[in-house]
Amino acid sequence: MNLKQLETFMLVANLGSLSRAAKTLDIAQSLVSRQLAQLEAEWGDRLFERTGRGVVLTDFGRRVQPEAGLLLGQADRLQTVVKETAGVLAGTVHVGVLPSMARHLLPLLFMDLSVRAPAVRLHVTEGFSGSLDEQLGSGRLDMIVVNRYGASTERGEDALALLWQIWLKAACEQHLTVRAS
Amino acid sequence: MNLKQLETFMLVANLGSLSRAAKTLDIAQSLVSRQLAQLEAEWGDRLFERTGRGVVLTDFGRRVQPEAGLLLGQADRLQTVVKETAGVLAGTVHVGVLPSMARHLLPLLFMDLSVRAPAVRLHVTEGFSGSLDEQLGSGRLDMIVVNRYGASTERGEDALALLWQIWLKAACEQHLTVRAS
DNA sequence: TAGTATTACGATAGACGTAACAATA
DNA sequence: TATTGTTACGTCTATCGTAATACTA
Repeated sequence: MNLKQLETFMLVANLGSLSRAAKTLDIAQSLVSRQLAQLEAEWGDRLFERTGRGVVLTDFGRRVQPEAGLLLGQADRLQTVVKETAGVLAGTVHVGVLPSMARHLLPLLFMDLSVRAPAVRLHVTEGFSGSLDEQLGSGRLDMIVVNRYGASTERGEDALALLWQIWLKAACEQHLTVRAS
Repeated sequence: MNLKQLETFMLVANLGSLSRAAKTLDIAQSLVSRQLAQLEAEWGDRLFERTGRGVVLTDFGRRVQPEAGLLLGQADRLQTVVKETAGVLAGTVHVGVLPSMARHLLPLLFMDLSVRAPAVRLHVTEGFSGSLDEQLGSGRLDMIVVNRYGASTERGEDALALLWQIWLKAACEQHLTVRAS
C-alpha cells in the first residue's frame, strides 16, 4: 500500500472508470489497472466490480473508501505544513548599525524581512564602529553593518545564516561592508 | 514522500539515532540515512541536526512530526479496516431445505455462520424436492439442500459463493447433495 | 464497433545492502 | 578508538509506457 495507489483508487472510485482516471492522472491505463490489482492482491479482496463498462465499488471498496480519503486528506495537510514551514528562517538576530545608516537602512530591512522572512525577529543596536566591534566580539551582536571596506571575518553562526543571504545583495548594492560573527 | 520514509522519520525522531532506527526496522543504516535525505531534499529543509552522536529534530522537524504521526495513525486505521473487512462474506442467502433436514441442519448452519460469516443473513424456506426445485429455477431461492445424490449444476452466483465454501464440507460430511443456482 | 479492462514485454528508474569514508565524543 | 552518519557502487526489484488481447454494451 502506498499513497500513489490510494490516490488512484479514490479517483477511480469517484469517476467509475479506469481509463478516465488514467487520463486525469496522465498515466497509462494499464498502470491504473495494475495499481488497483496490487491493492486488491495485498488486501485479499476486490475493490471494484468490473462491469465491462467502467467499474463499481464492491462492499469492501465502500468500506475502505472513507478511510482512504481521510488518509489522503491527512497527507495533504502534511504537505501544507511542510510547504509553509520548510526553509523558513526563524529566530532573533542582533544587528548593530551606524547611526548615520539607520535612517536609510532600517526601513529597507524591515520591508525585506516582512516579505522574505516574517518569522525573523530583529534587535537593532545603534553605535559607532568601535562600540559595534566590541559588542560583535563579545557576542552581544550577531552582525554589524559598517561603511568601511574590509575583510569579512566569518565565524558562522545560525544568526548569520539568517540575515546574510537576505542582506548580502542589498548591502553590496549600497556599497556597504557587512562584517559578521 | 511515502509511508516508508515517514515511518523511518518518526522512528528516528523518537530514538534520536539512525543506527538504532535501522536495527529496529531491520534495514541497513545507509538506507535510513538516504530515506531522510530524500525527505529533506524533497521538502527543502533539514529535519534533523546531526550532532555526530545521534540526531536532534530541527524546528522544521518539530513542526512536521505531529502531522506525520497523524498520517501514520490514519494509515494504521485504514489497515485495520481492511483486515476486518477484506474477504468478509456479506449479503443475504435464500436457502431451501427439506423439512426432515431442518431440525438437524439449521442449528449447525447458524453456529457455523455466526463464527465464519457473521455478516451473512439467511432466509430459510422449508419444502419438498419438487417445490424447492421450482423455486430454485425461478430464482426465489439461491440454493437448496436435498438428500438425493446427483450432479450439481453450477450457475455461479454471488449468493452461491457465499454459502458454498462454508457449507460444502459440512454437507459432504452429512452425505447431502448441495444443488445451487 | 467503440469503449473498456487485462496481460505481456522491454526499458528505465528506484530501492537496497555492502563497504569504505568522515566526523565526533 | 568506538560509535555514528554519509557517500559510492553494484545488484536486484519495481515501476512505467507501449502494444497486443479480451470483454461488454
